Parts: sequence; structure tokens; C-alpha cells
Amino acid sequence: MLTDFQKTVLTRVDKVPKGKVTTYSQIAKSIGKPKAFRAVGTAVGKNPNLIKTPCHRVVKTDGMIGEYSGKGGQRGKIKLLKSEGIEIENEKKVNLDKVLFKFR
DNA sequence: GCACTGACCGGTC
DNA sequence: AGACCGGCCAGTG
Repeated sequence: MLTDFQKTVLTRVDKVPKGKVTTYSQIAKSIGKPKAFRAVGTAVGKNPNLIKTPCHRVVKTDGMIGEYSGKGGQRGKIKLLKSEGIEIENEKKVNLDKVLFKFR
């Protein structure tokens, strides 16, 4: 069962275009709850729609990859990001100045 | 309904 | 610059 909050978060993630990434804080701000980044992480962590939702495009505020429930964990997440043309620095973080997608 | 947990963040030591 | 601690929101037991 998906709650409205989770659906909202997933919707935001789905709005992120290919080749770009967003942060948990950005999502939290976009939904009007900048302090709910923790809940956002939890919601995405449940990841009910792994196929539909490009959760691998969500990274930490510093640009670090973070975790990933999908295949390969963090490693697989990095691989997916690289596959979309996103440059990974030190094999663990992305350049937010280039690939960060901001809502509204 | 209380308490613990979590794909986190910011400030401090 | 790296490690530690507290806090915040929503979900689950």
C-alpha cells in the first residue's frame, strides 16, 4: 500500500529527466517539506516501482551516490548513472553542477 | 499509541 | 579533513 506522501515522492523522481540526477533535499523542498528528506529516503527506499521509478537518479546532497535497493547496490547504481551519460567522480559521487535537476 | 528504524543532513569535535 | 552526535519526517512493529 502506497501512501499519498510516497506517491508524491515517486512522482517527483519520475519527473527527473534522463542524464540528470536530483537530491533527497530537492525532492523534500519540492513537496513543501524541506525537513522531510529523511522520510523521502525512506519512501524511495521502499521502492515499490523499481521499474517505473528511476530511483538511481536520486543522490545525496553532496552528490554522493548513497544506497540502492536494486541490483548491484551502490555499484549497480553508479553503473546505471554512467550508462545515462552521467560522469562519476572517484567512482562514488557525481558533479551536481552538471547533472543536478531542480524542481520548478 | 509509544518506540525503533531508516536509500539523510548539518553542525560540531 | 575525517569522525561523531543530534534532529528531523514518515513508516512499521
